[in-house]
Amino acid sequence: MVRAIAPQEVTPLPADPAEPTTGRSRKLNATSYVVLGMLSFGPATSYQLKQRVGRTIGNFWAFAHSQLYDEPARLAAAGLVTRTTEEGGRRKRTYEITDEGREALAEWLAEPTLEQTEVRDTGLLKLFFCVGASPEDIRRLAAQRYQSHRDRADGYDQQRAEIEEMADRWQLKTLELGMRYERTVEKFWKDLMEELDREPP
Amino acid sequence: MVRAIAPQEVTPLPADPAEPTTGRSRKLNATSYVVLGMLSFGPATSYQLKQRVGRTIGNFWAFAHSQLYDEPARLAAAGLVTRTTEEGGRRKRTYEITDEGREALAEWLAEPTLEQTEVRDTGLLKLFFCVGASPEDIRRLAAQRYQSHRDRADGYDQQRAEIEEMADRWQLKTLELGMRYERTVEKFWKDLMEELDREPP
DNA sequence: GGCTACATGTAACCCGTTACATGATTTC
DNA sequence: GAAATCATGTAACGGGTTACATGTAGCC
Repeated sequence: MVRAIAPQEVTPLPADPAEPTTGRSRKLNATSYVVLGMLSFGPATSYQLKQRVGRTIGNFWAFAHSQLYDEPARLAAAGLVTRTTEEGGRRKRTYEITDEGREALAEWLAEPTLEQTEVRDTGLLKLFFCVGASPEDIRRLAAQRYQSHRDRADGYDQQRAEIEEMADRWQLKTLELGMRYERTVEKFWKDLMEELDREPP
Repeated sequence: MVRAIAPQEVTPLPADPAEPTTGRSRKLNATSYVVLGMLSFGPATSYQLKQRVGRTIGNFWAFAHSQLYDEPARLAAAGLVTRTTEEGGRRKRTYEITDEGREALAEWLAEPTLEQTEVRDTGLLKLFFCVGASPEDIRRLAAQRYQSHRDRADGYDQQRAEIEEMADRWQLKTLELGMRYERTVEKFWKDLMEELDREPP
């Protein structure tokens, strides 16, 4: 449909066997940039990455903790981060972004964003297939989703109060969109509940 | 073909003798229910599934067409759909939901929805990591995202006009949430653009 | 009669999820 | 000092993405 831009993004491979060897072998994905981005705030272990992510973007885009162990390793292989292994104890690994890593991140930030936003909402799927469901099921669905989005929005409100002066401007903006989104969806389900309640049983 | 059946023969053993044994071997995921749901509207080939999905939920939750070829095969192995292979020509396969399939779908619709909604928005990620980016980059990001969400919302408006009397009530509701969501995000980026424009260069 | 868009399928690889496993630290 | 929680990692599997491949229909 609107995919006119797609063919453009097919980066012509080196093709040359005398590969310049500057690394950057595998194409980076969203997970990669999340790790790079978090590391751009300072070195961290995988666990710390997990925490940083969990408190922020993990709210709307979740990552399994194992991803945050795997991905830095891949990035290290590509030379975008370095790994320092602690000597004693559990030999825990701290990752730090390299100049090349920063460059990759900057490129990504500068390049056009073509991907469409994906909203993976099981409740919404269910609503679409509701034809055969009972009214009570729908009512329950609406009630649950309402509660869920309301909780999340409230959580954001609280978070904002806590981080307001330490977080950076764009991070607060991110939070704000998160809130607007949750409030929108919360209201949708509430409206739906009210509509259902106004109906003859 | 050989590959589709292989995983099936590795069916996890009964393990528990008290197991109801009604089949339903592998756990179903969202993709499964999307296929079941679409088939609950009537039999279809994979291509038709692709179309049904593309015009509806594919707008916010995308599926690669290959998934819509693989998944029905899995469901067939589980007895939730049947497959009829056309005799002549390309021997194309039509899938039809079985009673067990309808039952599985109904169970899913009735059961509580625990998953959190995931919003996979690359633009939002970028905003979060913008600290190092130039103001022009941010402006461009906002402009692009604004346009993208605006287009999508407009598309929904048009769609609504087209399908208003043929679509079922809950499907229209789904569309409505889609619209509300897109308008919310559209406005967010617009506000951000205006904020940027009000600033000293 | 060649071109383009539609339709149908397969294969390989990567990565995301889930489960397993265990070491440190606090708590009681 | 046992139990729980935090912290750190690995392995296996399934499935999602991408690319490949080719058939069919309509157009000009």
